[in-house]
Amino acid sequence: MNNNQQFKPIGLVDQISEWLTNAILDGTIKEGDRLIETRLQELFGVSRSPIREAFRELNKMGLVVIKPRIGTFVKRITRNDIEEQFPIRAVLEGIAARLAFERMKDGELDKIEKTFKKMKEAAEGNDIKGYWKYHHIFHDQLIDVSKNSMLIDILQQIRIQHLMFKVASLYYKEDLQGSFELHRKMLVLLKDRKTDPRYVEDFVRNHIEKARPRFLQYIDEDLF
Amino acid sequence: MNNNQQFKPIGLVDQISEWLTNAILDGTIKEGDRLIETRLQELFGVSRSPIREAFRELNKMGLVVIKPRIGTFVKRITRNDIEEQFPIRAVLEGIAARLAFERMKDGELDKIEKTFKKMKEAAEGNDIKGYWKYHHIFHDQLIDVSKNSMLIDILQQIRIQHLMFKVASLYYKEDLQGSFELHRKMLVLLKDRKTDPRYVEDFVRNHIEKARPRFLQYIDEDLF
DNA sequence: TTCATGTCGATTGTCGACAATACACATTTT
DNA sequence: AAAATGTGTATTGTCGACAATCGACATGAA
Repeated sequence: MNNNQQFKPIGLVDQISEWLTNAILDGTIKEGDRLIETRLQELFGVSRSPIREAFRELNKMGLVVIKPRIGTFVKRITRNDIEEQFPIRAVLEGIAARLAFERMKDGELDKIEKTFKKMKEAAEGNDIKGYWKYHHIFHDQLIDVSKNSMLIDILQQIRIQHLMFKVASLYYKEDLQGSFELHRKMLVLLKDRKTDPRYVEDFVRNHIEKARPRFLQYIDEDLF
Repeated sequence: MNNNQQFKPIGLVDQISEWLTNAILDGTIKEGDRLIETRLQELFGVSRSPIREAFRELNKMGLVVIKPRIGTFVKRITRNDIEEQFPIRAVLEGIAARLAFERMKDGELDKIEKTFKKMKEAAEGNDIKGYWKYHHIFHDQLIDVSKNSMLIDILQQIRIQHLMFKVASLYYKEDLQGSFELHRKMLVLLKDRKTDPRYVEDFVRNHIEKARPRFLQYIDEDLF
């Protein structure tokens, strides 16, 4: 049997959600845009039922807002959203990092280290976009290792909204070296079995909280 | 115009989600039960579309699990779920309490104090169920005052799953006085403008974390 | 017995059609 | 002119029907 070609006869709902998610994240569909069921119906050549259910799925991920009897709109990420997210993301990623450190198996650490190597390559080549991508994967992998599914779910929602925020890349544009150095230190901590788990938690939480002021500054300066 | 009769021509989806939520929380529908679209269709006298969308809504709230092409089932809350929730709930409610304290207006404090009075009455009358109910409202109100909508959303999801866990009431059965005393202290802190916000955060976080061991003990002893 | 295969009923996935509603614009009223 | 009212069209909410699929049971083979 041919096993390298992944089976993908998943339901229409998943395919549509995925397509829309990508379109929103890469800017094809802009924030505030209205998603009209009948338009997408033509575009995809399906009926409205799976589209409506895909909307609910996107809503769960925090990518769209559903206004009953009015329509579905791509969420506008505001400065206030970002401000609300930071303290939550900081403590939760901190906890996730500690749990990950406590529960990590060798194979899992290896995988993260591989991602780190990609970050390194991107950083050396000054490849902002690549760095941004692998940086995101790095955190995703760390969060996964925490094996706390509720934490994984919540952080996924918060982080996907972060991705919508294009300004994010500006942060790494200016301080790519700083960010890289920070993650290098993080990896050193993770590899040393003698590290105090609470220190890992603090380190990650602080790393995120420290990014906040500059992040918000970029919002004010560069957007609009 | 007659205004005391609340308008309720909300969509079918909301009505159905609400009905199902209550049925799940009060035990009419038990955990693990399968929710069959065609059955509910007869029960409510509506088509399957709003029912399917209501399922997605319940799924977002963490009350059901949707298995594609198989069916929708009421979530089974396991010991592991509770263990995953505690650290998250503790830090987030802590943050919520601090923010609430920092942003609280007089009217809002009054409302919380009224709820506390109901808790007091229930505690004095040894009315477990009533105490449990107002205790939940107390925390809800405090969380609302934090005005961090993301925090409010996440905590709502976590807390509703907690409600599904019937053992919860056992906790208060044994230690209703202790719980009451704790919330009395909390209210004192909230009323004193000189309290350090960080202390409010610690107090609430510790209060939740302290409950964990006994909570888990009840699970092991009394369930099944 | 134990495992593989076939068949059937119940249930979910998807569709196209109709009903209800919201918004934009035109018309009337003050 | 400004506000209130009427009308039309685009869009969402709901429905009933059909197609695809799953799981239980029956049948047959090792």
